[in-house]
Amino acid sequence: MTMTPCEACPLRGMEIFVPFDPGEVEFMQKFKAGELAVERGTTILIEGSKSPQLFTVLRGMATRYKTLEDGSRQVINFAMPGDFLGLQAGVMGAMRHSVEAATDMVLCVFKREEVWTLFRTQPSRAFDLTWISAVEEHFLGETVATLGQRDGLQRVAWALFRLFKRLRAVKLGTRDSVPLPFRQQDLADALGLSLVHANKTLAELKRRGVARWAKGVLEVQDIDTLQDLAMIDEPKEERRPLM
Amino acid sequence: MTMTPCEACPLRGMEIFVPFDPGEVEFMQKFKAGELAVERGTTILIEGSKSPQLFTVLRGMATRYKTLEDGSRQVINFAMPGDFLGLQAGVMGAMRHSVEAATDMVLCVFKREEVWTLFRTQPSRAFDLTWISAVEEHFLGETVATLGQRDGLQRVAWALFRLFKRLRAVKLGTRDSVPLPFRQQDLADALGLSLVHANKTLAELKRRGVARWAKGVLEVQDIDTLQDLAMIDEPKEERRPLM
DNA sequence: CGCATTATTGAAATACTTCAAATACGGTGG
DNA sequence: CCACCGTATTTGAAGTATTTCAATAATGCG
Repeated sequence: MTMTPCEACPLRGMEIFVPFDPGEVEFMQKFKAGELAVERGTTILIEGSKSPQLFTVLRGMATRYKTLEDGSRQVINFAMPGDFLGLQAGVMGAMRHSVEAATDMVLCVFKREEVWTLFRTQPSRAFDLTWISAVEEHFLGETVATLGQRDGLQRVAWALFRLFKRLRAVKLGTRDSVPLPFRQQDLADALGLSLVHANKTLAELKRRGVARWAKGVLEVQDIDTLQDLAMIDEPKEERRPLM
Repeated sequence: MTMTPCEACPLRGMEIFVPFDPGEVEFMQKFKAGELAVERGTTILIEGSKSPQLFTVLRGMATRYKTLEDGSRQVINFAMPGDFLGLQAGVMGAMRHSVEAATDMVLCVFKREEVWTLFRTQPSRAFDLTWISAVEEHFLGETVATLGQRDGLQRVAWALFRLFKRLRAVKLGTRDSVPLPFRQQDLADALGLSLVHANKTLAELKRRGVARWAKGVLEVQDIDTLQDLAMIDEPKEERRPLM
């Protein structure tokens, strides 16, 4: 229950994250307002609200989603350790999507007012904030391309591949499996597929011996085929800054 | 052919853009490396490249797009006056999509190296850069929701509504029509629809007396119905910073 | 153990794609 | 100004991926 010092942050130092400069750790320690533990199912940020807090995910996972007028839900993406939450509220004034914990989570908490301090006194960290936003933008562009151009099988393969790579990059799971604590409905809502079709497509991937996802664990048996099906060429995970 | 002084920028001062603080205009004038006029069809930024230049669109329009392994194209969105191009290359090192001029264009040019100066010496402008990125992220989230959850008619209505509002916000066109210099193929590639289906859906909107798009001009006859069809609730255009 | 949630499966309905061919448009050169 | 050619739009018809409906099976939580 005691707060993790940034010095001992379990994420910092992982290859996927840009290394901290000396002094940045110290600043982040001051910037950090505290730590928040939330239960599965908690809505961390809500569409339309101007949250006074920003977060970095330390442990656990979440879904970012929007709800449309007719009640349908679009999962924008899945948040995992190292992801930064609430930037929209931080700079635009209000969140444009909601964030809900898919597991119990631990979050680093930053105060919104401090963002301005950061821009005034820590240009390198301000730059990183923009960088983070640009990376998000890039991934959303990928998602747009997936929903616009890939068929059902390609979409599911694309999502499983990305999730697997990202989770492995933050040292979760084993060589060929990762925890994936979402429901098929969440994946369907992320990919613009019906639950039924998502289910049948997952079954097809299992049948082909490519990947199987059951009981919150994704096991990838043939990652090359998965990547081929997904039509992904990028070889390695994007390096990004960590807040 | 001579360079527009930022002082006399035709975009600054429009309601859609956040007003400049005193001093910011002066800074931007120094930040501005020049002006670039390009012809229709020119590729301004190319996927994978690390452009040494960033741009603000002064006049004209463009498509931002990605090409997938199988050759299909996803139009990420359409760029219009006031939009900032090249931020990804500016902070992440390389563009993740290409940008092609759909009309002759005039662009303000900024040098990539100067971005760092901006972060060190102009925190308010650095903040705006992040803000711009967050706004883009927001719109891409909307696009993801559109491709994931809306059917053909809703998608087309959504796109026409947004384009119309945005173009009106930068003072193009008349009360009920705007220039829209793209091909139906571009719209289809933006919405993840086949050309044929996009065409038939546009015909349906015309038949219903909602909107008609021909010869590069979009005329909206019934904007309320268009908005209803699109399932959009937001009443007004997002205010954003201008670079 | 029992109840609510999630996953699975089959079958019918449909929105959208693909194929193919005709028409219209816009720019260029004569 | 017209004829021509390449590009863009329009239309019909057949095929298919995906959705919807509906019901059963499995899972996990209290």
